[in-house]
Amino acid sequence: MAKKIEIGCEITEVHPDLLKIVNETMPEETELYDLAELFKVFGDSTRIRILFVLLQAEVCVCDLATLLNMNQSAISHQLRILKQNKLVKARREGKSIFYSLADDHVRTIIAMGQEHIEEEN
Amino acid sequence: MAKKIEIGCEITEVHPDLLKIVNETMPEETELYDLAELFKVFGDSTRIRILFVLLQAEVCVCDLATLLNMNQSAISHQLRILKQNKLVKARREGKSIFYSLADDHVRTIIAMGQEHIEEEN
DNA sequence: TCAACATATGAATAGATGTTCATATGTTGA
DNA sequence: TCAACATATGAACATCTATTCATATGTTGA
Repeated sequence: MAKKIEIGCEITEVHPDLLKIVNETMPEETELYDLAELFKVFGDSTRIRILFVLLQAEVCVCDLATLLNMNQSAISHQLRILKQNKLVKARREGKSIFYSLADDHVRTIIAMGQEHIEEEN
Repeated sequence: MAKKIEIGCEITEVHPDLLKIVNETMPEETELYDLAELFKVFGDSTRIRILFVLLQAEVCVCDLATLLNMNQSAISHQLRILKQNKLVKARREGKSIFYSLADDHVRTIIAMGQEHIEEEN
C-alpha cells in the first residue's frame, strides 16, 4: 500500500522506510509511560530541591522540611513520589526516617539536565 | 557519596554543617526552576514519542501527526514546547516545516531514564 | 490573484498535580 | 499505659496542562 518515496506532505502515506524504522525503535506503550512518569518526577522544583539535599547527605523528613522551608506534609507527599519511583530509599532510626538516594542515576540525570541548560543561549 | 551527618529531630536547629553544605551546593532559584522546567518537557508521553521519532529522522509536522496518530494541532503545540526548550529545531522547506533534534542531550537524557527504568524490579 | 495545503495559535475544557489541613500510624521514654 | 514526637495519608482546593476546535498565518503553483 505504501509506496511514496518522498517525505513531506500532500501524501497520506508516510515514507515506508521511516515507518518501519519508527515502528522498530519506538518503545512499547508501557515503557513510554514509565519514562514520562520518571521525568515527571524530576519536573517539580520541590522534588529537585529535595534531591539536591540528598545528593549531599542522608536526611530525615523534619530536617528536609526545615532546610527547604516547607511544611512536613508537603515534603512527605513528595518523598512518597520519589520513593515510588525508586529515586530515594528510606531507613527508620527511632522516631525519624532517614532518606537517601537510591542509586546514582539521580546524579547523572540531573547533571545532564544542568549541562543542557548551561549550553542554552 | 553522601556524607553522614547524624541529626534527628526534636531539635529546631538543623546541623550547622549540613546547613552550610546545602546552602553552598543548592542552585539558585532560577536554575532550579529551569531544571524542573526542562524535565517537565520530558515528562509527557506525547513529547517523548515525538523525540523518539526525531531520534531516527528529520520529520515534518504532518508526518509526525500521521506516525503518532494524533491531530496536527496537538503535535504543533507540543513541538512549540520542545522548541522553546531548545530540544528541537525547525527548518522550513516549501510548505512543510521539518523538525530535528537540537543537540545530543535528548539522546543521553532519555538513555539515562531508560537505564533507570530497566534497573527497577 | 486565488485556491489548496502545511503549520501555528488562541480559547475552552477536562483531567492531572502540588500544597494545605486535619488526622492517623508508628516509635520512644517515663 | 500514656504522652510527646516524627512521619504518613486522605480530602479539599487552586493551579497547571494536554488536547480539541476553530481560525489565522504563511507557502506554492496555476
